[in-house]
Amino acid sequence: MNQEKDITIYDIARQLDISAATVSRALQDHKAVNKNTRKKVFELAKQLGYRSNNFASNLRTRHTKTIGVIIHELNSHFITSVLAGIEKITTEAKYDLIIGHSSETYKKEVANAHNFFHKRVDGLIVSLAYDTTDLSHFDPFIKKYIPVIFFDRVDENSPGTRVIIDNYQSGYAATKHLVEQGCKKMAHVTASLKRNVYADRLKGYQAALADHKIAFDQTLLFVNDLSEEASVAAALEIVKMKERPDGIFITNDFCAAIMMQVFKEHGIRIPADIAVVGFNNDVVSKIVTPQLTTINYPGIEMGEIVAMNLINHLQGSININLTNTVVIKSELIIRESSKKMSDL
Amino acid sequence: MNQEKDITIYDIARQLDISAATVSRALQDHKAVNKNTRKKVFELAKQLGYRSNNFASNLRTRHTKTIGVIIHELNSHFITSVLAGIEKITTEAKYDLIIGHSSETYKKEVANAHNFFHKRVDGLIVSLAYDTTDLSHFDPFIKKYIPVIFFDRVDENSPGTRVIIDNYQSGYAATKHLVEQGCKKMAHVTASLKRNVYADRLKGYQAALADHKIAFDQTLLFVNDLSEEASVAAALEIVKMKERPDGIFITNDFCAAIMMQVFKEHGIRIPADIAVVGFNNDVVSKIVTPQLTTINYPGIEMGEIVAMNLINHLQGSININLTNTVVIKSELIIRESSKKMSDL
DNA sequence: TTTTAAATTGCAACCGGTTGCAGCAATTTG
DNA sequence: CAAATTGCTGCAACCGGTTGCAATTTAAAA
Repeated sequence: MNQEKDITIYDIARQLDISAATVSRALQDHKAVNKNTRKKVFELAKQLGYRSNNFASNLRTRHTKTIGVIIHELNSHFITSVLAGIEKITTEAKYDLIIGHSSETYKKEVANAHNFFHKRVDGLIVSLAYDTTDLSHFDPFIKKYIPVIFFDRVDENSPGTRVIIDNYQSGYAATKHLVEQGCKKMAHVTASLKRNVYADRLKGYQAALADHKIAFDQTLLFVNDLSEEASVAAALEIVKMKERPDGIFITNDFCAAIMMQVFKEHGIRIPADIAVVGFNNDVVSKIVTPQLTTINYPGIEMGEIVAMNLINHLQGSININLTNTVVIKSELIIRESSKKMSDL
Repeated sequence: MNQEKDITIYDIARQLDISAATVSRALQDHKAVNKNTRKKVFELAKQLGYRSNNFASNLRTRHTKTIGVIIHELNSHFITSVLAGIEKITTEAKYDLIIGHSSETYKKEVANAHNFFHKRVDGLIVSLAYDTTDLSHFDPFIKKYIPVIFFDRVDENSPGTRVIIDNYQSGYAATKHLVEQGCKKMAHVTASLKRNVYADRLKGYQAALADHKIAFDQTLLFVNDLSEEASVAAALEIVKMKERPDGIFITNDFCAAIMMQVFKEHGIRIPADIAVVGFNNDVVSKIVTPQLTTINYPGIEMGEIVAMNLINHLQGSININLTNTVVIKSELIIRESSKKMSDL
């Protein structure tokens, strides 16, 4: 395994008969270096195929120009959009990104946090896992003044800035839309109410009901983990009901797609018998038949805002710990699955 | 930004009145350290909240215990499965993972490769982007004897080990299945034939046709980028044909789902008028109506095999450059979209 | 009891950039 | 023409582990 030797600033210094210090400064575009010297250094560096050794540099400067991102899952259009937004901003600011996903488990989230702490990221961006309640794995960051910023899945007790969508408003809008389509009895399928996103959507749903003088009915609320099995089970429960709801707001497009399938298998027509609204504007929402009315929220923009906040903090122009919650607008996208009223 | 000072091995050494060298060795479980000393070191380290400084260590040892993974996209069930498999193995071997995705563009693939080279990963795992033809961005790795291993999207000219599925067999099986369902005229929708995966599936398709004495018809071959627009366009072309195919093998579930939608909108029945077979066993394949017959290949297993090969190489037990291609079995999953024949 | 081997530990150089400070030359100001 | 300022460069310490080699202590063998 005989590796070729790496080129170092000492090699460049020797060949140019200057000091390593000058080479280092030249490579950093330090102003106290003569233009000619700088040019010579750059040329030789390129010619020799020099690559700076991050470790040496990080060891000395004590920061890594790296940002860690911990997300609850990879497998959704929304998350990949957010990542794209984050990437755009961090790349411009010349920060590297390392991405860890928790697969929705607290355990892996903790492992990722430890890992990133050990890797000494300069900042951390997090969307909490499904079952995270304890946030103490972020304490080491706080103690070291490493900024942590949460998005989408946040916690009331989390320190620092949070970037979220208006889940309450979205829940309200989805429900109101169903009412406007003539629904009288609307079910809601959601996940653990410990997570802000689901709790707030429920509140919006309830508020919309109240505003339209419809009593909240506990038996129409389904809380599960949004898995395929749970979705099928919830759908079957509804199928079996004597007086079925005529509208349903489901907090996840994938779950909605599965449930629609079960409905259709049992001869329940969508939207005639039951109008369906999903959440996320995932690709599946356009693939199911009929196409699914859903809530869209701008992932790229969210990623950009999150990253911008973090970078600004790192560069000292704002202090993350002072600002708190940024709320991003989302919108209802109306498709066939909920249209009881003709548009004509 | 007053950071607490980090604990170093020197702090531990001082408090225990031993040398830093001994502390370092103790923390590595080096055998030449007295059990008691080792215990004392570990205890104090824990108590002080010591975390080793990777940079110092990497600087000296010249390896990072980090593996880079470059994938063509994140947004698929297959890829996340592969990642899970890779993670499982690398975690066991105490390697860290950094993941970069190229969003199917050569440019970002190159950027990721540079980045990982600079970050000095010990090894690299790659699935090529859609439009990658030139592999020279991996040359720096080769020159430095940093192992690179390709999976799924590979190139004939790539050095070292490749792990792929039996695309030829899969294409053959999908086509043969259509024939067995009574199809006489089968279309094939695929993407750039420069990519091995698509080229091989086409070969399988053609071979199956030949074996069943069906002439290959160039007008039934659609090559596009599998985007939503392209899928719609391809579907419309078929809709407009005077003599439509009675079966179609589409190399991607998402594309298949979109095309099915267009077919349905135009009153073409699936599978009665046209039997459809997709590829990937993505979540959408179970959500579309009717459910989609598709090819499943075991992502987790693939990830494990890839990672295992790389780690074994790094630990010296095998040499990646000698082995070449590992082929993993895939299977046809038959669902409603292709069943022309009754099972009864 | 002396010799030899094994078990521990410390010394000090090393990995490769970074940066405060000093030194020197060139240029500007008084 | 001397003094002050500016421009450019080098010295050397430093970041925090790692490791070959030598030194010392302890245990085992002769």
